[in-house]
Amino acid sequence: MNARAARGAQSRVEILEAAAAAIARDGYFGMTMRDLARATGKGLATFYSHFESKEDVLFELQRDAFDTLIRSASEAVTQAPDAATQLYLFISSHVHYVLEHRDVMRVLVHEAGALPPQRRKKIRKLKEAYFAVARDVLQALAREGCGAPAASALGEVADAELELATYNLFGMLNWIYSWHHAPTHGSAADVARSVHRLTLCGLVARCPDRRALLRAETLSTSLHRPPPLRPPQGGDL
Amino acid sequence: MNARAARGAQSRVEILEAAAAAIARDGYFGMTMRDLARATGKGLATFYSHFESKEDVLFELQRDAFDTLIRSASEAVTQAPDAATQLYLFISSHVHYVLEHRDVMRVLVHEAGALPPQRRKKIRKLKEAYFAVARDVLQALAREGCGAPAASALGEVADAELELATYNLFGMLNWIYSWHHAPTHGSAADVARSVHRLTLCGLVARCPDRRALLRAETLSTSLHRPPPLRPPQGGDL
DNA sequence: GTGAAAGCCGAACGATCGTTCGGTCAAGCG
DNA sequence: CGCTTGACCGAACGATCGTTCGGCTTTCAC
Repeated sequence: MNARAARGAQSRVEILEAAAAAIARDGYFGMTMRDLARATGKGLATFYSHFESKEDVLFELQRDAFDTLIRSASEAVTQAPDAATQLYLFISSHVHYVLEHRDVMRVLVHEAGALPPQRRKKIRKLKEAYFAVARDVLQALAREGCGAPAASALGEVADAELELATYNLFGMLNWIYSWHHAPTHGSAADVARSVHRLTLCGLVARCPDRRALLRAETLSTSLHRPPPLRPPQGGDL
Repeated sequence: MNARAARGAQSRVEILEAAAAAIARDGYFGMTMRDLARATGKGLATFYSHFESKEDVLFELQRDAFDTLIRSASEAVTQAPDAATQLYLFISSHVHYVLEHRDVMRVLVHEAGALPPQRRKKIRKLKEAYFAVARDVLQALAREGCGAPAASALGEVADAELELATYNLFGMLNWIYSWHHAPTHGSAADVARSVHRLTLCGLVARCPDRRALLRAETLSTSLHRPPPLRPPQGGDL
């Protein structure tokens, strides 16, 4: 029963990848099962021995993706010695995922609302877990005051501002798929640095905290081996 | 021929508003003309005396929206004395639009690719014009060095980094529609301040430039009367 | 008042959608 | 090696899609 399951799993992954590309191009309602058939070279009725329905494909696609994102981010964050480096590693992990699975990322951002309420809630739970990882990092960062000995009055960050900052961080991260073009915009590290700088010290700040940037970004290159990003081992949510 | 045209224009706006709500909920392919009929209380065939096709509705919706955004942003930017204030007014203009036309904003972000190539290019031209407004402001900001007398080595910003920063700014702005909830996240000014701060000086920077923040944000409250945001006067692109 | 024009709608058309059925075929376990 | 199991597919079903047709009603210019 081993070789059997392996082939089945591989077929499943192929279908999900083709579905991600098709949904990314036409949207969930715009993609037809016939498109998926043409893209995979399989017959139309084949998918229904792997998935219960078209909606099932979308759901498992999103669930797998968030599983991978959460696991990759959690591993990255635990490797860092300070909050600024944690932030960089979180961003780097996310950017790597986006550039390697652009279609999936587009689906995550666009098609969350296409699921029926029950399954939407399951995905939302995953999304909140991922959000929490980032918020905790930003919270630690605000408390540490960017590694400076003591936070000045200007450096204090209210809880509400922190939540807004987290949303804004995800805004930057969730938009990358739509504009990044490797030849003109550079590697994942270049993008990650830009997001990290804006989040940490903005575009033009000239201050002692700016040194923490270089420290975090250079330090992380030695810590952050390219994440494996393999699909999650199965298991119901 | 005046009262006639006025009623026609009002009907057109009502249809576009209902279409924005419907497309925001179900996506462009998910919205049906029958949904639109139910939402407006009109018959199914009525829309084809106002628009040539379903696609036409989407196109004009996006065109009107970008016209409004560009005009509102251009007006806001010209009112500011320095780059930091220009940035705040641009952000504020955008945030106001998002919070008042959340459905439209969602359509702009999600359904750009649903148009055929020719019309997609027209929308893209508008998008690039809007992008250019923001990039010019950030460029001026990088050159001015946040109002400080001279830019230090740390304050210099390369062109490539500037473009990435612009994309990241739009990432924050284009994500707001998906999370903002007035009772918990405050007014448009609160959101605009958060985005402005991250873009300018980041989350935790403690430096002289931070003073430019307060100056720009307080100054702008006297300059920035709530933008009119009325629909654009017609006229072919 | 009157004629032309425009908004409006019920009904229907062809196309295409997600899904199912019945059966073929190859592969892997006992 | 035989047999079961599951991947696979052609064909078809009912539903629903965007769009059109023909005619009815309203309304503004003259």
